[in-house]
Amino acid sequence: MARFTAGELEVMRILWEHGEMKPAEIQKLFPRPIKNAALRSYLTILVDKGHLARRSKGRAFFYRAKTKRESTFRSMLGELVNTFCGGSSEALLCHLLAKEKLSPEELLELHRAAQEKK
Amino acid sequence: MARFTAGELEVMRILWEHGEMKPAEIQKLFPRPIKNAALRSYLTILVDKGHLARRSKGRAFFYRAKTKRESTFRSMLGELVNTFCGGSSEALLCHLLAKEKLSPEELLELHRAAQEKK
DNA sequence: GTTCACATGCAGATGATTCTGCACATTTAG
DNA sequence: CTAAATGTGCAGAATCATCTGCATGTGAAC
Repeated sequence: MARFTAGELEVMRILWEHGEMKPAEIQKLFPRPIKNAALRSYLTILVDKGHLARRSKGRAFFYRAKTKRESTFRSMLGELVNTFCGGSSEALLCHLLAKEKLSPEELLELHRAAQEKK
Repeated sequence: MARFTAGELEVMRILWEHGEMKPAEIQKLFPRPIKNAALRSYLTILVDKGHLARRSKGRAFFYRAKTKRESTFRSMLGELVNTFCGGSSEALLCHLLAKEKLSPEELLELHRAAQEKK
C-alpha cells in the first residue's frame, strides 16, 4: 500500500520519531544537508499523497505523520517477502537465523521476548 | 547499493528465475500486460544502470541479470532493517517470530535448517 | 522476389521526484 | 524605525520512470 521514495522515507523516519515538527526542525535532523525549500517540496508531496497532515501554529506550519510507521514496516516487509521468499516469511526467517549465528539458547530467549510482545 | 523501482524489480525477478531471455519472452512472463516497446524501455534503463547485460544472438537481443538476486535481497533487507529496526536484525527477527506464531520446537527445527544452509 | 511476422531504433509525451531561486511576511534585536 | 533572521508562497528547472507510436531491418514461407 504505502510505497515511499528514498527521500520521502527520510522525512517519514524523522516524523515517526519526533511527532509534530516544522520544516526548519526537520531540516536540522535530516541525515544529509538539504535546503529548506527542497525539504518543503518533499513535505508538500507527502501531504498530497495523504502520508502527512499539516496545521498552522503560530507563524509556521507543523507536520505530522498520518501513515503509521508500523503499517509501513509491514507493507515493505511484505513486499520483500513476496519478491525474494516466495511470499512466505519462513525463508526470510531462515535467512536471518543463518546470518545471525545465534545459539539455540539465544534463539529461545528471543522467542520468549517475541511472545511477550504480543 | 542496488535500488530498484517496482517496474525494474518485475523485470529482474523474471531474469533471476529464467536466466537469459529476449524481450518477447520476458513480455509473456510479465505479471501484467505490457507492450513490447514499454518493456524494452525498462531493459535499456537497466542495462544503462549496469544491472543487466545484453548480447546479440541471431536477430534478437538477449538479456541477463548482472546484479545478483542474493545481493539485492541483502541490500533491500539491510535498508529495511536500518529504517525500522535500528540497524540490528534482532528487532526484525523478534517481529517475525511474534508474527509467525511458532512453537519452540518449530523454531529449533528452523534453526537447524538455517545451520545446514551455511 | 514478395509478403508477413518478429524484432529493434528512435523520438518523445507524460507525470513524478528532487531541487533551486526569489519574493514576501513576521518576529526580534539594535 | 531599521535591519537581520526566520518563516512561507510560488514558479519552475532538471532528471528520472513509465509508456507510446512509428519507422526500419531481417528471417521465413510462399
